[in-house]
Amino acid sequence: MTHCHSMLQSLRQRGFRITPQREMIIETLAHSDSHLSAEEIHQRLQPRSKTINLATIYRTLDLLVEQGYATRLVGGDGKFLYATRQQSRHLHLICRKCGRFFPADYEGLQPFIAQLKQIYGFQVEVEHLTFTGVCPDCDS
Amino acid sequence: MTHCHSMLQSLRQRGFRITPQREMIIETLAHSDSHLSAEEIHQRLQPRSKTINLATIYRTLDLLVEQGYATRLVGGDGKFLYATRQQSRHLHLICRKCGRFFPADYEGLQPFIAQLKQIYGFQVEVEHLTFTGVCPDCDS
DNA sequence: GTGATTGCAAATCCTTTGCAATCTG
DNA sequence: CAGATTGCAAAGGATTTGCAATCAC
Repeated sequence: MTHCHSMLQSLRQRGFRITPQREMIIETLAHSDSHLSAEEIHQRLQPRSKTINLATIYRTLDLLVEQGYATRLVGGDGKFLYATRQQSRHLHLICRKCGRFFPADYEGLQPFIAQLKQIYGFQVEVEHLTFTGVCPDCDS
Repeated sequence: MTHCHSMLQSLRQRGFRITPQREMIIETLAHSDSHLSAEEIHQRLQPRSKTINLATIYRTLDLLVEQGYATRLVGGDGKFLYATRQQSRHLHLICRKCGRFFPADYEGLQPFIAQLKQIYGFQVEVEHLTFTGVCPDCDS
């Protein structure tokens, strides 16, 4: 609620127009507990708006990423997934078998990231990280 | 040399046929120092064989992954990338700006992976890991 | 009113698939 | 020779783009 409201206000302040479509997309993204594809957002919005277009969703998501409100990452199947920055505050574990996402704390990863910075000069961006593997349910 | 030779022999032993196309593809993959897309392999093979087809390359790569000789991961742009298992023995750092790959040792990551296993029951597969960030050259 | 934003349709890009022709073992 | 593998062309799915109509400010 508060979260998407402030995103909308901030967008308006930067001179972008607040359309019903943008409101719905941002609301959906902000209230989701996981990363969403453009197609998933589209499906969730169908009941509310018959005519909302996938292209509009892609354009809005691109805008949010450009403006720093959201992050775009790549799922294990090569599709793009989106989330607000708040939701990017944790690592994402993707199960290779069932495709589900699991958020995980990344505190314990910080030492290794510091190490990479020190040894290779490479600055890892934690909000883009996804780890692929097998979840407990699929681990037969 | 030895590496791709043993892959070919092993493939033959499993009943697959060794065609010139497969030889070239495997050789290219095994001699590359980084992950390659199907398109990149195609380009590298053009000089040697005018007629080699992208579909053949995709099919061969799929075969190698299925048979466990190679791994397929997803680059930051959503394209699939392939490497032999030997090359998967290190972490890959992808620069978000220039798109280049940097191999990195992942020894220091093991404790964190163990932690994820313990806390979430999630078994990370190290050979699929890619870390996105900014490389030293692009870090302005 | 004016310029930003939308919907629609078409275009791209990457990857997969069907099928007849060709090769490997 | 038989069946696996190839090339070609076409299909598929995800994402992007051009453009006229519409909407927010």
